[in-house]
Amino acid sequence: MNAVFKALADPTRRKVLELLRKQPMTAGELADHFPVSRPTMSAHFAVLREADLIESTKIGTTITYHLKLSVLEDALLGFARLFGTEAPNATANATQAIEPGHAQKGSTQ
Amino acid sequence: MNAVFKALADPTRRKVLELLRKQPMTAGELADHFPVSRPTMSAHFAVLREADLIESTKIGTTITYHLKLSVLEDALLGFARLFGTEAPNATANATQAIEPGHAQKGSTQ
DNA sequence: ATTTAATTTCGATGATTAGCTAAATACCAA
DNA sequence: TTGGTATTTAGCTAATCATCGAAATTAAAT
Repeated sequence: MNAVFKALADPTRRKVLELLRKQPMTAGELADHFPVSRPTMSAHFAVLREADLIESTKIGTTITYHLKLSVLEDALLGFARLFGTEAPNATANATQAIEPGHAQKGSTQ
Repeated sequence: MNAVFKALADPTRRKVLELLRKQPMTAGELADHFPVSRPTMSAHFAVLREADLIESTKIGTTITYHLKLSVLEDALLGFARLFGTEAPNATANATQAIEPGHAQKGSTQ
């Protein structure tokens, strides 16, 4: 969890995650969204990989990254839970909030 | 929001927030929970203050810190919302989840 | 076999950060 | 005023970090 928060501390990396939320992207495509060099972006990817927030698949010479949303959720929720006054269903609610995409439970509204 | 994530990147500071969730505490009491010097703790407090995550009140020579939960919420939720597939009511749910005890929003701190 | 393309690793640099001790500040009590 | 307590500021060091250009790697294309 420390690794996740460390990874989240940099705005470039947060933006990468945000881009990756919409769809998987190659390292080059991602890099095109930022005004820094390829090696710098590669280092950011390494930090995100280290935190287990993204995963890579290689096809030919191209590396595609995709978000591991559940890891992000778990870290955020694990932390958020420390601040809820021990409401047992807090987790379920917040999971809906963060990941309504594939948390398709019968939502309360 | 960047300041908040930067502040959250350090485990000592996260622990401080966690302690402060239970009750306000003085700088000295907080410091007693960590194996680092007072000045170091003071620097951590400064970072948290800078991120607007804590607030201090001074009585005599003693400084009491308390958590500004709503700021923490807003940052976490603002970020989490980026990862929800555009569910507009996600915020309301997660706010409940994180702060079920005192869910009054426009708090006058 | 060469060249080209995508990405990472290497090595260096400047900036930021966490930590320390010592000193300063602010306040209270005697 | 002198002394003591709580906390911060100052000044420093060591470690970590974001960044770069150059070189290495890997695979495809000619």
